[in-house]
Amino acid sequence: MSKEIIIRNIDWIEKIYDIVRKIPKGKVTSYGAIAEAIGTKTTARMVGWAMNASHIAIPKVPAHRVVNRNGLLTGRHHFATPTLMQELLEAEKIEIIDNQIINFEKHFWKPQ
DNA sequence: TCACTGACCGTGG
DNA sequence: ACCACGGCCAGTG
Repeated sequence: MSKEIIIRNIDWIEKIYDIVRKIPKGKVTSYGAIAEAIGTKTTARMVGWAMNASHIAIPKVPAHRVVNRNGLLTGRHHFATPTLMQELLEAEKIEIIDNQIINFEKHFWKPQ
């Protein structure tokens, strides 16, 4: 029985982290896109939940590059500071006004 | 142990 | 055009 692998629940979570880590600098994606990339088995809500636990993930995942469908920084309150998410995105040349990414479609990156 | 919630999204009325 | 609801999995009270 070497390794029957007790792991099974974190399987899709790891996939989410892996995808998020692949997001190129200066690009962003949405929860729904990630969920779709994994397969419809996991819904976007689970992606958000996984992100919440992303602070314990190693290496750390760039959760600031993940926004909702509207390009709105809905998860900003879960960062160290409410403005940290915007700061990080602006550092990557992404313009944000009122927690809304400008030209969101242009910066959107679809998970492969 | 049961029930609700969560960084969402799509559809229906 | 706006409001309400269901769905998926795990964690928490």
